[in-house]
Amino acid sequence: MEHWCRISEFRCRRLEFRPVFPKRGANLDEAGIPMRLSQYFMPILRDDPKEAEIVSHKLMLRTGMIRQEAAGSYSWLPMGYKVLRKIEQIVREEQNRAGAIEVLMPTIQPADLWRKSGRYDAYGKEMLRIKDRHDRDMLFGPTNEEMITDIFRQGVQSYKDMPRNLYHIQWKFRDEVRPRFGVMRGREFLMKDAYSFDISREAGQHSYNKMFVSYLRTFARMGLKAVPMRAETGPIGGDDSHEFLILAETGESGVFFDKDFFDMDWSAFDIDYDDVGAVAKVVQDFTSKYAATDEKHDAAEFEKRVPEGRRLSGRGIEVGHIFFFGTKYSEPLGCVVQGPDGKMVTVQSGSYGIGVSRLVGGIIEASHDDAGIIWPEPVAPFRIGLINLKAGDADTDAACNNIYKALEAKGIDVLYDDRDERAGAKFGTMDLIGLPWQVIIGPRGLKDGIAEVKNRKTGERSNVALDQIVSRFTA
RNA sequence: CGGAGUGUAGCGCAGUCUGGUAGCGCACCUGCUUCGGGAGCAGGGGGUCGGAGGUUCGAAUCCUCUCACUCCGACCA
Repeated sequence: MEHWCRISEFRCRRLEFRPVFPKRGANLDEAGIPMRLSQYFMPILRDDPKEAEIVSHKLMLRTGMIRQEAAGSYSWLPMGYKVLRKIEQIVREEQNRAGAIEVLMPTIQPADLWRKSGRYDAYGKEMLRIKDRHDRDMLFGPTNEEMITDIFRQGVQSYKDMPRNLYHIQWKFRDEVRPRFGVMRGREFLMKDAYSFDISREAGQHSYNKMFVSYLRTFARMGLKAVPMRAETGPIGGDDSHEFLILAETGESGVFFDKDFFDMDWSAFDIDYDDVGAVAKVVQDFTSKYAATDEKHDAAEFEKRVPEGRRLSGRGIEVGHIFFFGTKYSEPLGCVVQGPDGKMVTVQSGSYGIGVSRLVGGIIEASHDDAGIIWPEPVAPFRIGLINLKAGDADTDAACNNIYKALEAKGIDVLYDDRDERAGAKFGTMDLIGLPWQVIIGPRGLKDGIAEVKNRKTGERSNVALDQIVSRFTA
């Protein structure tokens, strides 16, 4: 139990962590879709549904983000879907920045492809097998190595067309024996998976390193410090592998790591991805310190390398996993290209996953309090919750409408609680859904021309003149 | 897949042992009074009791079968 206390000290610090990157290119998909709560679909529950065991699952159900349709399978209701899409967009932007190219492969795959790789029989009952009307064997894809390798092989025959990294963000299905913890371990889940193809071992390592750095950036932008840990390559195999874990008491893995991770400069990886040395150095910095999941943990080594005062242990949620395969898959699948000397070369490959839907739950696990969710701004469903304390009062309505329209005009995501509810209910709801900022307008402040601005995370409140509200959020 | 449970109104539950045709809290609707941290009073709507079969004059309740979901274990992004 003792290590929990130690971890929780760091939880506070972790939550203060702020994304350090300028937003190059706004989230065009998601920019400012303001909404009046009286017209929204957000079925709030006052009580915890009994099937939910962990806090993120409870909160997602209570805030009407998701609805369970079957074991491990969920509908994403408007607010949950908005968060999911924001996370997805951050992942997409950082993949693109690292030079990966987006594709989209089908959810349903032909079994033949998997028979060729030998995994059709090997994959076991986790693979959902289906037959089409012609009685052909199909499957709902649990992953896409076979398909992407086939795509790459068909499209590339020469070293001149390399390196390439192709990724997609698509729903996967793994028929888990026992799904649990809501979207953290569903059967159907949204995943980003990328696949790199290189001509040499060294080039392949650089591709791996680029993904490593892009993962640090991706999670940092979501307000998370995801600690990279050397991982078992497991049944997927390969030469090199790291998992990225965020700390949470409900994590599925025990983790042991050096406190230094929290003191490192998490902004130092805003670098040129073509600079092989610089990329390698970041990876070096982040892999030189001790960090391991319980599978790989070596107590003796931990004690040898990390002074007692810096040893941290706790539990973690895996949000990303990267593998370098070498020729493990390309060789049996005959994925070869012609090199500059005319000889055929077996491609070096790697694969890189991020659990997009899992991150929604993971972020809540890492960022909440007794009152509800505390969204990090970059993934919040709305940036501001505007509270009308006296809906129906002409002056209050007018003031709120003005602010709402002004924020809307600036493209700011705002959820306007214009319901005819009591103040307490509105505060409770707003705290529960955890929007980063609350703008509170009532007759009391209105007399003096002010609104109250509250920060959900710190609880800090300040009075702001009505005509300063918009500039407060656009500066 | 082994073990343990649970299915009754949108959510949380009682009623089942001991059969007599369904109830409580929250939520929801109407009215009045309230109104800056989940109000009060009055009135009201909503349930094939997971499903099928059986026993019985009569089944939420007893019997048989079945489906779904949850938890513990093994497994996983």
